[in-house]
Amino acid sequence: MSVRLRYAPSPTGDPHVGNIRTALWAWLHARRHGGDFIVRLEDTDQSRAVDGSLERILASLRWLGVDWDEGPDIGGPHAPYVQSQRLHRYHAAVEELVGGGAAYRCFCTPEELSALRKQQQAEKRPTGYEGTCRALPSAEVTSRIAGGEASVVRFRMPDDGVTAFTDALRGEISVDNSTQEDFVILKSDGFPTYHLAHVVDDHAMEITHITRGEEWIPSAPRHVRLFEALDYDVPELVHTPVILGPDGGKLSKRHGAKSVLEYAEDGYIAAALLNFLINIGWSLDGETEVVPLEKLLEVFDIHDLGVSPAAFDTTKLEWMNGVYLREMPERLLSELFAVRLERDLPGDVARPLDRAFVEELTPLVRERMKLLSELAPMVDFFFATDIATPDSGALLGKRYRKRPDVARGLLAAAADGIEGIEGWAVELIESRLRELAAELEEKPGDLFMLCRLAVTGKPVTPPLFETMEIVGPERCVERLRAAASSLDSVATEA
RNA sequence: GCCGCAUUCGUCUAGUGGCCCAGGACACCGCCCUCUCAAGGCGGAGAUCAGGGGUUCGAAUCCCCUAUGCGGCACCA
Repeated sequence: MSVRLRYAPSPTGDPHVGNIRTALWAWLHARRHGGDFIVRLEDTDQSRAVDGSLERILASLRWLGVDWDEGPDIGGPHAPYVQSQRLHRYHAAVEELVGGGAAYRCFCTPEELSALRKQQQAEKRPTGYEGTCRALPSAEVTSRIAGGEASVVRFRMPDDGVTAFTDALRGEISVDNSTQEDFVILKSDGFPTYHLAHVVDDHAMEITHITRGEEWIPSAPRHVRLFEALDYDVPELVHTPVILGPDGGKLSKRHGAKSVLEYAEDGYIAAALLNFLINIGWSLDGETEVVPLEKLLEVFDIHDLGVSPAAFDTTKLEWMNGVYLREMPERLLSELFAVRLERDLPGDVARPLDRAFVEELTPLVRERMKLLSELAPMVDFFFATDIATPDSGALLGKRYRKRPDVARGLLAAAADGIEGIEGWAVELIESRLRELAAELEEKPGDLFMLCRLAVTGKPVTPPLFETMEIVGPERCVERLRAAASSLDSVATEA
């Protein structure tokens, strides 16, 4: 039988990296084994629903390159893939369970239950439902319902013995039934709880592996009992370790967790984020960090996952993003650059950008950045018609602080020197400036820094001569002269 | 409080009884390359495998206990 895995998010906002990593693993496992990957929306809690969540969830998956065979947007043989549209199925299951005595109606109010909990805590007893409505006569149940009294349906857990199940990563886990309470499967608003809903759906949708965060381990015994009561086979249970924040706490919005879409925004590329996420809790061979998707699709298996919680190391993510940036084919990368620049560059730069021009500067910056968001500030001077010359302090630096006149002279000489170059090209610019440095008995590096500051306005830039070539002779000369004259006042004073 | 899960360099990991006085990667430090910054190359430092007991000729690897961390204990998922 072919493998079927699912991603079953709740529409409570944008998916965060911890959540999406589990989806990624499930997807990879399905694809690697030629199975299906399904997306199902678990919206049984109307009060927590956030508008637009589904779209954002699907957009996050798409951005990462994840595809699905069945889902809320495309349907499939087990449609609908939205739990709020499958209510009758849960009701049918509830009926079956109640009919067979495995579940029962409970009329305890939330107020009564919280009072009970308080009392239990005060008496230092384990908290939990104590079976108040377990043995209500059916006549009473019927009349109270008829009387319009609110009620829920609870599933009856065994009083003694143990419930055991196998976690695919951790092996057998068992709990004493004495620690288990009769839990709610149908809420008073007619919606099922997660426990019931996912059991019904995972069975109906023929899911073979339930993948979810390890915070579900404590309630897994409930699910196992539910599967059995409904006479369903229990799928393989795969509980994924949590991702920790830098401070060791569970990664959450408070602890630096960002949504997938935010990473996109910040200039991470999808393949890098995917690779990085996959590697938290999984490793190809202990040596290889950069694992291409094709390789993952060839070897990934969900049973190879680790089990210990792991911290999310943003620094390493950035490194990996840099690796992907450097490895990307140049055409693709420059296209990415163009799109990003059109978004990030100042408004006075005309759009659309000249693709050929962007392609020219791509090799100059590609290995100097980790994030796409660093791009615009790094190359803005290529696009600006005129740039702000650094103030004299920055322009002179330590080297020329005490001899601004020398700096002014160098700048002017450089302008003159390059102005006459026939056939503007990297090698010619470089040799001309080197000659100049030799003639004037200045260190080449010092002259170059002056030129760099003048032409780009920045102390840190791509290689000078390549940069100058792209900026073009006119603008270079112009900027060098502007820088020289900006020193006039300082030089005279000196 | 009760229950559960986890525990290898700062971080991500390799490792399933001898190849490990523990390997790789990020970060860090040094050197090289060099017009700045990166990238790259080379090298370094960094883990008594949480602690303690066993089992075994032999344990990071198996068992037990303890500690710590995390998670769960809702008509939320």
